[in-house]
Amino acid sequence: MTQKKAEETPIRVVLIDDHLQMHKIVQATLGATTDIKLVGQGANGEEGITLCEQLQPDIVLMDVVMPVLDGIEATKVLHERFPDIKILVLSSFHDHESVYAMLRNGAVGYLTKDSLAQDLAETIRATFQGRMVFSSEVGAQLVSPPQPTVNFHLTDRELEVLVLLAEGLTNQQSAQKLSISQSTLKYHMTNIFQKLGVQTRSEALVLAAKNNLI
Amino acid sequence: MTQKKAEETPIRVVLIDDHLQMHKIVQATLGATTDIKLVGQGANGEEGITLCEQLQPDIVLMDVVMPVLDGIEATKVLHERFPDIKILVLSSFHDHESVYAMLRNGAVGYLTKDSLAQDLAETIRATFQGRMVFSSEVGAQLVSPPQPTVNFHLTDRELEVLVLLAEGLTNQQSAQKLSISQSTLKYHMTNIFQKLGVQTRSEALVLAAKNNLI
DNA sequence: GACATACCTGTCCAAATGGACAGGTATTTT
DNA sequence: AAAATACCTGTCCATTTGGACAGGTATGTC
Repeated sequence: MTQKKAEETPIRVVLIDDHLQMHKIVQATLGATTDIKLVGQGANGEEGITLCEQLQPDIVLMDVVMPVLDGIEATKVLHERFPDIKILVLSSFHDHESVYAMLRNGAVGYLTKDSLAQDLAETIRATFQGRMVFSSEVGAQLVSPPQPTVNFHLTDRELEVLVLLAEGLTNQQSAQKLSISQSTLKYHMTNIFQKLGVQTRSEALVLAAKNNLI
Repeated sequence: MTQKKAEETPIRVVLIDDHLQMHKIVQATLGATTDIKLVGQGANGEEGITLCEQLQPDIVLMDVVMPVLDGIEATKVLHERFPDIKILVLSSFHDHESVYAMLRNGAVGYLTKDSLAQDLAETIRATFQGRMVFSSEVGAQLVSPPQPTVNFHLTDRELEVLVLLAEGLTNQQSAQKLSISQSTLKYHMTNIFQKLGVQTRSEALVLAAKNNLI
């Protein structure tokens, strides 16, 4: 079932990674197949774009962290310029931000470098056929709700205040609940506004909600 | 490379779906392989749980919409009771809620029924090896921000008002921007509060933000 | 000791908010 | 024609907000 189309046009793959070790591994892995051909290799995003212009591959294996132009930007550019090229991420990192940044920019799969020894070829075939494949570690990020990206250096007390506000309490009610005076509560509010860079409590709450602070 | 382990223990699969047609398709597809064995079949979540207790399969192919006990609940129960069983969703639906509900409850893959004719066997193998596989249509849901679950029956105008509020504008500023009087704006606000079931603009904004209305 | 930070409190005041009224028009449904 | 809906406007008023002051304490760092 696999190894099929050996006599037909093979799946044409370009690898973009700044680690020599990865090039060796991928070369070895894909060299053993007849239906997948590694047609180009680059060490950063810029080289990757040039290679894709020249070679028009079916699939790009893309690292995330690279010099000159990183994988996130390179993916964005490639996906805009060549929407038919499928970008499969190979990365050591699988944090929420990396995963989502790549997916948002057009990547259609994400393997951790640890897991890729297993069966890169099969994943490439599945990707070529239009499915999205993720390592299990990456999948965990897909499910977990995004953590607060920035906490704006709010102090514990300020966060307490913010939470009460979000519940719709007035300054007076919040102050009572925290056993402090309204003056103090307003003092905290002023600090929260400054740290969040907003003018009104409305903006503060929307910002906090969108950053999953509350 | 595939079809391997034919002489070893095959991957043991249970199918839970209430459509006879699906049972026929899966039977035919997996019947053609030697390394995957369809060991049990059920028509709803409850049957699925019973089957898993008896058979302890490696993988469950699970529908979402089913009578008696749906796939979302069944997945939750199965994942808690048998965390080692990998649940692969086969569904006609690929809306954001279905996809995330299943993933949250422990599913590790999601194929649309349209796409599954392609290569169910390979996806089962990839799943067995610990990867997560999604149809391209499903993948789109992973990337797109969740759509508002409920819109609270807000009118267009009310939504406009809500958006302006979220930007931190005062009633006065919002009214100006919409070229209506402050009275009218307050009228809309009152209606928004009622429909959202809240008392203050703070609550309204938090609720709206958390439901991705703004 | 000097300094910074987090926390607490007060007063004064202009502006914004939200509720309760009491009206109006235009459009669509029954 | 009557009813329902969305939309628009006004007045009156108590409460809340947020800014600008001007202070205080406790804790830790340089």
